[in-house]
Amino acid sequence: MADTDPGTAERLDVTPAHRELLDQVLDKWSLEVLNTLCERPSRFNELRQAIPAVSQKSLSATLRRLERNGIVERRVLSSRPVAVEYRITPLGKTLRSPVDALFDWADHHLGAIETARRAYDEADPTAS
Amino acid sequence: MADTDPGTAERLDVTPAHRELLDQVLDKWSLEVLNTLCERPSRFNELRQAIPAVSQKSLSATLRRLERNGIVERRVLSSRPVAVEYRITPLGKTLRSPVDALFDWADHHLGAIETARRAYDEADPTAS
DNA sequence: CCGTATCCCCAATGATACTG
DNA sequence: CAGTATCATTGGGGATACGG
Repeated sequence: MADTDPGTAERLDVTPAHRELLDQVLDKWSLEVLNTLCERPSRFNELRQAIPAVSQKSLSATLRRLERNGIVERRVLSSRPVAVEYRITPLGKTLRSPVDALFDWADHHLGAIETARRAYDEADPTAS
Repeated sequence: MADTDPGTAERLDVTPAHRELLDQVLDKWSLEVLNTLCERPSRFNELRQAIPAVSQKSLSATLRRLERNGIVERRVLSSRPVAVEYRITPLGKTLRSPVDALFDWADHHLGAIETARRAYDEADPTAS
């Protein structure tokens, strides 16, 4: 009950493990990679095309990080030349639900947030 | 229905606005500040004590950012000397639900993730 | 085709000192 | 008490070039 009571809230336990996990899973490119791989398994260059703004280096680092955390699986197809396929794992799929909740929150409140920003910015334009 | 079907998933629309919002709201210190202010309104130095690892500068920047986004409210109490109180806004309280979902996910899957990490690290120790 | 290695830059952060 | 200003550091990220 308390977790839906707007008047009081229990303190979350934000451990270093939590922080690290969120940093690795919610960082700039991870969300986009997850998003793409949730649709279908993809090769490295397919991911680059699906996420044009990412550099080779960052994509590589993101994939290795997600692989290490068991969120995506890297599968080498012995063909000519080498083909590598990335796919989301069952563990990775469980991430969708909380991430969707976060995006639903953002979608629902973006208007209010932009209103707050304008009010703040106009209250003290000299702050720039 | 599709959003709970592990076999398929719709693509999230990760806009720049989404990215910016998540960056501002889920960053390193924001979560801890929100967490503390969800318990009770606090003064600046109370927050510093509640979050010992944060620097003055980062706390100040975090608070201004959250204030600008309408997540926390800054209230100056005209006493001697000046006292300033920060409190969570109704909008800020709505953040708890999706953040809690994220932490629930982390708590539930941390074991599996650490197992995956060990497997990955032991598979190729030469990578160091 | 699938990356890693290297160089470089800047934005974020902490430490410190100072002000209303 | 509640910050801002300044300085120094660093590591994340892009661009580029090269290796398996």
